[in-house]
Formats: sequence, C-alpha cells, structure tokens
Amino acid sequence: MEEWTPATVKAFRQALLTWYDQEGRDLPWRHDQDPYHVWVSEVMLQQTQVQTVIPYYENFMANFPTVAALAAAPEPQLLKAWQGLGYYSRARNLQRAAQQIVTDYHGEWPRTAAGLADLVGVGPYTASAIASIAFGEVVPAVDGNAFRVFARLLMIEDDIAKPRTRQTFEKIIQPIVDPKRPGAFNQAIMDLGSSYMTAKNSDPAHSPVKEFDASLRAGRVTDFPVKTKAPRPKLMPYYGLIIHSPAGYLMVQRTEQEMLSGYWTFPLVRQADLREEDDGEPSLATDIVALTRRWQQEAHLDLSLQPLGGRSVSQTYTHQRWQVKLLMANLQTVSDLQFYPGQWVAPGDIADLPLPKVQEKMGQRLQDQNPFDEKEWK
DNA sequence: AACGCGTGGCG
DNA sequence: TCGCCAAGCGT
Repeated sequence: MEEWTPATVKAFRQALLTWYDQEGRDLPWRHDQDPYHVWVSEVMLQQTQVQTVIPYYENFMANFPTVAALAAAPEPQLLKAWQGLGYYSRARNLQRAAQQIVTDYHGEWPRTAAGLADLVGVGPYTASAIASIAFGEVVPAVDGNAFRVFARLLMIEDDIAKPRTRQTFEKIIQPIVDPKRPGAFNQAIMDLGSSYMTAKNSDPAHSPVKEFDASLRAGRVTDFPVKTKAPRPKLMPYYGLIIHSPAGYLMVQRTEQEMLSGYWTFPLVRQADLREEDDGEPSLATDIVALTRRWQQEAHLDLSLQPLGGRSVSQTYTHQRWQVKLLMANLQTVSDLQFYPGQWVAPGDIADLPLPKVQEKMGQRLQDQNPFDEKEWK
C-alpha cells in the first residue's frame, strides 16, 4: 500500500476540503451541528441511502423535535415513523438511547466517541461521526465510504468484511484527518464516496483528489476495496393467512424474538408447519394454526382456507427470501372467542398500524383481488 | 468472529 | 429476475 508524507497529507486535506466547501451537499441534518440532529441522521443512514433518509428525517424531526420528545414517544408512533426504513431495531435502540440521555445523563451528551459508544445503537462508526461533527473530536469516522475511498487511494488490500480491518483503517486514517475540521473532513470523505468514488460507475479520473489516487494510477480502481461475498439469502416458504370476519381482518403483532418485531402482519405460517398439521403428524404448528384449528372445532365455524389467486408475494431480506402464498377464510360470525395474540382490525384501520413491506404487499394483493367485496379500504 | 437484521436502486 | 450495493450494530 501507499504511504503519504506529511506534505502529501496537507495537500490532500486542502484539495478535499476546498472541494467540499464548494460542492458538498446541502442536507437537512447539515443545517446545524446539534448532536441530536447528527445522531438521528447517522442512525437513519446506517446501511441506508441519503435520498431514502431525507423524507424520514424531516418527518421524524417534526414528530420528535427533541431528545426528550423522542424519549417520551409512544412506541407505535415511533414504529410508524420508521415504517419502510428497515432495520427496525434501530428505532427501538434510538429511543432507548434517548431515554439514557435524559435519565442517566440528565440531557448532557457525552462529547467523545468513547463516551458516545456507550449509547445503545451507537457503534464505532456512529460514535466517531457524532463526536467529530457535533463536538470537533479529531477521529476518523470509518463507514463503507471511508473503507472504499481509502482502500482505493492507498491501495489497502485488507478484506473490509473482516471485523478487525476497521482498526487497520482507523490507524491509517487517524493522522490524515484534518485536526482543524474533523467533522468536515469525515463528511467530505462520505460525499466523495457517494459521487466520484462510488462502488459502481465511479469517475475517479475527475475527482478532486485524483492526484492522490494510487489505484487510479495503477489502473486498478475496481480491485478495491477487497471484500468477501455474503452468502445468498435462504428460501423460506410461508403461508399468509387472510382471515376475514365482520370485525375485520386478523392481524398479529410480531414478537420481540422475531424479525420485524413490533410490526403487524397477517398471520404467517411456515409452509412445512401447516402441512404437518394437515397430515396429522406431531404438531410443529405455530400458535395461530393451533388456535385456528381449535376455534374451528369449538365454534363450528367454517375456517376452510382457500387460496387467493395470483402469484405468491415475495420479499427478500439480507439473509432470507420469503415466498408467501396467500390463503383466505371468511367467517360469518366472530363469536366471543379471542385469537391471542391476534387482533381484529377493520380494513380502514389497517393502514394506521406500523406495517412492514411484506404486509403492504399482501394487503395490496388482497385489495387488488377484493374477494370479500370490501369497500372500506383507507 | 460470524451471523441476523429491511428496503430500494441499479446494471 | 438476479446479484450487488448503501453513512453498521448487537449478539
């Protein structure tokens, strides 16, 4: 890899920050250096692109303008504000950290990366970003952009998928960070990584730091960064149960142990489990299937599940690929039996719940087919 | 250390 | 349709 002299470091800072001052993006969270604003934006930006985050950030600040407001927010409102943004544990961790700030720190922010890292949901990158941007600490904020930019500039061969590579990069970048403007330096690297030095379609030959780009000189830009590939998502076949009654549709809130926790969906049953039930084998069925069976037997209700036409709904996650076949049943009466932990939701009220994308797709499919001649969709 | 965790965009 | 990528963190 390349090594830079102090003179090269100085020239690099100059070129980078001159460009950033002229061409840096005007983003909603860059209007001031309020640590609350920086923190919320950084958490939203974890694994998420800027143009996706902007409307969520604006809405979030309108709903929760201060750390105290966030700490006191009702969870359904919080989850609704995060709906569609993904990685939902971020929202819960954000609120828990807000409560830490209010109660443990009496509203006073830790002013260093080391202190900030004690907040739940704030890891090494986010802690350094907040510390440098809001409090001027001279530390590198090493995210995917910094990995890519410096891997190319210096031709660093370490595999960025390995956890310990972070320390390697931090050690290399630390003396390069501009001690006078660490926050601007870190943000400039990110802007560079999302413009002239992207993963694909980058244009390093015209970047403001092209003179410092060893991979460009070597004609090896696309060799960096080195990163081992992630495994393919595992196929997970489900049935989505659309159970309709005069009271509405049966919805369940996903538990803390499940992914998408706190969000609401139609009951989802692994296809293998439902088949085991049908075969009369020892039951691997979920609560919902067992309850639908019991309900059917005790109340003598017709709960025969019919397929809903059309192809299955699919949703790909980082490690799972769901294929959801929709089955539906129409109950003429509800009786007083309860579907724990489910809840009947009127069609016009479904959109008020926090819903993950896969539920929106199932709901859309249902509305397209409209098998129960429903007129009350919101 | 390796894995689980959402969604949207792009070639 | 597919594979890869995007301002990571918790366990």
